[in-house]
Amino acid sequence: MELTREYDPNTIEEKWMNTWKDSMYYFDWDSDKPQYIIDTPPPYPTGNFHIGNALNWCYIDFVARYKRMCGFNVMFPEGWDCHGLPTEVKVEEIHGITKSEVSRQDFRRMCVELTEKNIGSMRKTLRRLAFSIDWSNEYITMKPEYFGNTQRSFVRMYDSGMIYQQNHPVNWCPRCETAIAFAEVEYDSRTTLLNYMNFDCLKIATTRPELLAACVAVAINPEDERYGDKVGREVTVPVFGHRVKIIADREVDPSFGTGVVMICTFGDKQDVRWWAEHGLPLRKAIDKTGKMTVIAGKYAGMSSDECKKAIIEDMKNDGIIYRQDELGQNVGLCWRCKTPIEIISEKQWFVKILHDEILETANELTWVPDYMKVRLENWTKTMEWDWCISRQRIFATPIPAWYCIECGKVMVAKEEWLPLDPTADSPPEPCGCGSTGFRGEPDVLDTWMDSSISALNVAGWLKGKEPRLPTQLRPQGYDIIRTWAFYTILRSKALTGTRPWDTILINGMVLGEDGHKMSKSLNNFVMPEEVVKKYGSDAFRQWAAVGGTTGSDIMFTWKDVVAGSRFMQKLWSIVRFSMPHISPEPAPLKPVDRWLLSKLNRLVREATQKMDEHQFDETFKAIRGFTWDILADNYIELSKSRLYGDGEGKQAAQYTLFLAVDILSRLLAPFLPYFSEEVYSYLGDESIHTQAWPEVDESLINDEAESTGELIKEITASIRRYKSEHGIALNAPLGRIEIYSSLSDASDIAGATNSEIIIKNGTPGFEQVSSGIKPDMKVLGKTYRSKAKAVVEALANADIQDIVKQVESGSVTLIVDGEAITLDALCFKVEKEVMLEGKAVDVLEVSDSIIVITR
RNA sequence: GGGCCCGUGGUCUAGCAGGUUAUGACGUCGCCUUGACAUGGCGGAGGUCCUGAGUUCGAAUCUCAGCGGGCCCA
Repeated sequence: MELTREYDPNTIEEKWMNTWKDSMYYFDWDSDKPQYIIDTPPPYPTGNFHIGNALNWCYIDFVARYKRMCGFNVMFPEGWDCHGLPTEVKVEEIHGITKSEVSRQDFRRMCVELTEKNIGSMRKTLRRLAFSIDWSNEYITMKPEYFGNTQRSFVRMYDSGMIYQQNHPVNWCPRCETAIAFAEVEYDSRTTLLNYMNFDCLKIATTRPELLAACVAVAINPEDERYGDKVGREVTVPVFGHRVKIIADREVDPSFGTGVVMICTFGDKQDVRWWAEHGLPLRKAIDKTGKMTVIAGKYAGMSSDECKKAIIEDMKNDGIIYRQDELGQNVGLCWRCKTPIEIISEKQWFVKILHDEILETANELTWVPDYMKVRLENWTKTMEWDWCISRQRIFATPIPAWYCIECGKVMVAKEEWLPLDPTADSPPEPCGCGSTGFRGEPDVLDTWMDSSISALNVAGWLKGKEPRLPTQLRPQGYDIIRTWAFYTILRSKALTGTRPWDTILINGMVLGEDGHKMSKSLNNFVMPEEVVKKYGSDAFRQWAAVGGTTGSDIMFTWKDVVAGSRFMQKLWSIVRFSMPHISPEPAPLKPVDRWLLSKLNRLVREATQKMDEHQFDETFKAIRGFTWDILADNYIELSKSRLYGDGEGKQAAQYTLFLAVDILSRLLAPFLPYFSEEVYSYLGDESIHTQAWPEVDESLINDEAESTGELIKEITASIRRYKSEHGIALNAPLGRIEIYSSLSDASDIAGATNSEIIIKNGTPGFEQVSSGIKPDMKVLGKTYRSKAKAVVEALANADIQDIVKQVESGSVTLIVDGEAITLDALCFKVEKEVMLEGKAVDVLEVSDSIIVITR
């Protein structure tokens, strides 16, 4: 059959996309094969599957396809992490409403509709990129069957004491009017003023004078001699006049400001620590909307910013503030709206963090790359508060709890009542006090409560199956180590007592062509669909494979994609050439065939090892190097004369070529699913994606075969180079070529150079002259250490011919630092040169072989 | 503020349990249409391996310091 001259990715890719059956990739719950379950990160359904996701999914698909070929029962599920503020904001925008203008149920319905639409378009991209997803195990977190399990997990952890409700300081976004977790706080360097102010008997410095009303103590360092006598006494807070204690604490930095710190509830995390440690009272100056409370007196009702300006003005006028210095500080911001966060004390739901358990579990996992583990460890060690899981939003999993209208007690739902929405459903049982009047909990759960049970969900937890935990792989970006990885470990241990996965595979971020992280605002944004349209998905996948080491950031560049599509064209040309020539019938091999097969099996060995280590770039580069350099540029050129001819060795070349094409198509299958399928369709009747990964045939790996083949290759290349340098057409025959070498079969050299080859033993009638001598530092340095340098100097001053003679005798005596030293000849390398005697021939040298060419 | 990673020809990068011609790709220059491929083949030019100090006979590779860059904490 005749293949087209050019490889047309889009036609071929769409053909296979429409032919493949989803069932090829279904996980078999009853299989005897070893399981390989992947805990795919459920993406947020924005409607666009961005390039960062695509990189992540390429890694997953490389692994999934590879493992399937290796005989594993693989599950590559797809989930959708639906809940969250971005969708709420989008819905408000689309419908021109605010969420308070419609009922909770209506608002949720609008969010669900938008999400379903977005999921639909993202599914298309996933298919076009040829991800071998198991669609029979898809999950959508906003569906009752999923969020019911989120609620069950809540109930179970509540019952076991891992979840509790408490008044506790939380990070609060006054604009979004919701509590947020530390994972949602980002920081920005800003400049602010450090205000020095007079208290009645002390001077203090603070950046937050607007919190003066919330001042509950002042602190000094116990070592600070300036204030030694003040500890334990009281001081009057200016403007507001209340009396607060003076306490001592080692955490106070005497060199900062006046060495006296005002403790407020709450200015920052340190205030919370001191407040808890010293049992201080709570004075709440800022409310949920960021406005000053009644205790702020005349400033009540102002925003904290307005209050700050006003109070500074007043205190300056009254001489309370006597100095202001500029100060750089890091402000905590809401990740979503960039509003500076406040710390306020609110009744919220929390999940207990068991630091040691998380650290221990992190140690049970294989981290790829290993250094990523420290990110989780460092984060875990700095967690001071428990995880606040309640949010004041709507589109999220409802917290299944009510408050009794009579006695105020909280009632958490029983598992069998779930799923439910407490703002719409009432509990089927009365309160312990007998009352049946309840108020549903309006707060909802942090979205991470949904996604942190993804591993349990895909393993069949609460689905009437014995959960298959741990799963085998968690693939994800390093940006969500401290959220998704952290929470998943926590929840898996809390709910099942097991680690969620065996291995965690980390991918880097995608950078734009300008070297910065890809983002719409930087205008360096590229959508996967755009790349696929131009070069096909296999070319895109190659960029993902070779763009960088696993775990490192990877730059998107069009030239990498172009290089990918060129490689496929090269492969296509190889296949196009091979198809009429290949044969699965074995035959006695020629040296060049044995060389190729040795290299091929070495490639299989390396590829297998690198795939097991998740080093996709190294795997693919090895395959590409073999294909382009060894197979195309050398083997095919060398075997062509046999393939086109009809003589001895034809069958061997046909067989060798068959093995190469067959094995290459398998090795490429995880990376280039469409291309490899197309190629394999000429070799067999089944899909390449149901075939086995090639096994190494150790009997074919042979150093001698390789060095012989290498020599033939090098000799041929040198003759080609010779022709090129002399302006001789590559297929033009040369008059006569004599090769002085240990080679026994030079037929392929003859074929490839289109010239007669005569193999001779010994050396030609030319004189070989030793022209120089070099120290072999590897030997010399190791043996003579500090004297090595002096030996090299002595060698430089010695008579070359004399040393050469000595080397031949086995040892060399040199005068080093006035002392005669005898060294082993192995410390030196003699350089030789072939001398011509004015003959009308050209001489080439390839390692130990000499080629004499008569034009 | 905390943390992680990285500085190698014009660009991107391999090498980094130390050993003297530093890998490959893209670009660039020259030559070549040979029966798979000009989206190709062959050949060349191009590098203070960020800086400084240290360890060592020997450092791109190890140690320390500094400078610079990137990213995460969405």
